[in-house]
Amino acid sequence: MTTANNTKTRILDAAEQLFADNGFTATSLRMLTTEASVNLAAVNYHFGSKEALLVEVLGRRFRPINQERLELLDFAQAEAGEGTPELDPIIRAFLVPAFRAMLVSGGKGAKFMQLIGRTHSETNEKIQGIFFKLFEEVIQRFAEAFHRALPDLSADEVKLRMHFMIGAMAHTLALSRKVPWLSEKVHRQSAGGEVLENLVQFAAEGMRASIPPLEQARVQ
Amino acid sequence: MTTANNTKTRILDAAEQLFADNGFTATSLRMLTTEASVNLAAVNYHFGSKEALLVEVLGRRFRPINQERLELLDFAQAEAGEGTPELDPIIRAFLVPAFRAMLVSGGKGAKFMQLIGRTHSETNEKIQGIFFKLFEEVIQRFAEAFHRALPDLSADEVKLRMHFMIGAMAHTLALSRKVPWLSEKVHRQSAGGEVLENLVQFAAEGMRASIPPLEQARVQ
DNA sequence: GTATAATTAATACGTACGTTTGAATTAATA
DNA sequence: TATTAATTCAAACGTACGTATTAATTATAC
Repeated sequence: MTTANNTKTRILDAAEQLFADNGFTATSLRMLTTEASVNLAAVNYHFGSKEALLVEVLGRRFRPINQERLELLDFAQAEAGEGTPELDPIIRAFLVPAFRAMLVSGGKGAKFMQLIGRTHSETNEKIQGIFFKLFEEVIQRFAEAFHRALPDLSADEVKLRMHFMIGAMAHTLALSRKVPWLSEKVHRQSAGGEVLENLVQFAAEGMRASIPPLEQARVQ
Repeated sequence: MTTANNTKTRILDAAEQLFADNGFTATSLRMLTTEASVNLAAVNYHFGSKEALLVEVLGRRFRPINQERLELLDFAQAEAGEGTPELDPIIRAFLVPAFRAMLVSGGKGAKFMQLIGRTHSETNEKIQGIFFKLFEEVIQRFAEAFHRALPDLSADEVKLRMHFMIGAMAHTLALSRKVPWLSEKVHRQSAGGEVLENLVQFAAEGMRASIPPLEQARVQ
């Protein structure tokens, strides 16, 4: 074990699991500290408050994921050199670290992906601000990269389609715990395999899609 | 006003708004009934419990959305006749009712879309079961329709890509309240307009994407 | 080994929760 | 209008929450 099995780590692990299963608000510090086999007061001693604990739970996982994303993006851009960067490596740089994170430490990564979906919406504005800050740089860097790879799209359209991709990814990862046939597929190959490949293709073709005609929207 | 401004409706409206803003668990019946200007006991009198109220909040909006989805799908399939149905009308049949629902009754629809994202993950297993049941028929019918329109994909791949589309949609609608430039775009035209058209194109090209090669996944 | 700091532990505090109850009030029925 | 049903209301119940406090314990440093 690379991390000590000390009180702080046990709290973080239990929090990650319980926040993912029950949500932040619905998880009490009493069940959390019982699950972690630590004293009730340990959370406030080590983290200051329940909210600060959540922030650390999120940061612990996302810092390495986002760092890896940026490294893979650097690598892809270095390979492209002066030429127009290809779309696939950019998409992979964004998706692969998240899928890889699902598979680590005996399913704990998958639990965490559930937590992402919750955190996106459940917590209060203050925490959301901290949450979004974790992604600020990644979003910005990838938006620029996508824009260079897709020069026909406006900056807004690039950002919009990035959100489509992020939504597809988050929804898939969050659901992969609950839908049996999907769960099996996500874990089949060494890094998400079939599902990841499908998502890469889906996102690549989706982002490449021609700009829709600005006719009167065909609604009803 | 088509619906009476009675106690039940006021409770449902307040619940929809507050559940979307704060989440189910974090919303207390006291703030809810205060917001709705009804007595605290009214929720338990009219709905039985806080959970039963949530179920009704969800059902009230999704029943018409899903009914419209099926009607539009019927229409698209009738137009196709014996031939292979086109992809776009199927995608539109799924997406348009959800986008339309965002724009009704003075922004209340948008609030509701926020709630969807929360409900997907926040509530307990029992409520999730009820939630998924609301979509069972729609998912099944659309999976069949997509499979006919995309005969080269396996049934699992069709379902997988449907989830990509659903994720992109849900994420976009849930975010549209929080991201100013996105919010503006979603509401610009009569039914989501630009964002909807981008999503339709994105999903159409994504679903049409060629089956990814089953080579060793290129993960690092 | 003793002093000092860091951590863990048990317990209590004040608050807010969902729900229940029974009386007061309003609406419906005949 | 008299009677009954439906609804609203104020109040209280028991429970669980996050946090704070103070003492016991364990680790660290001299």
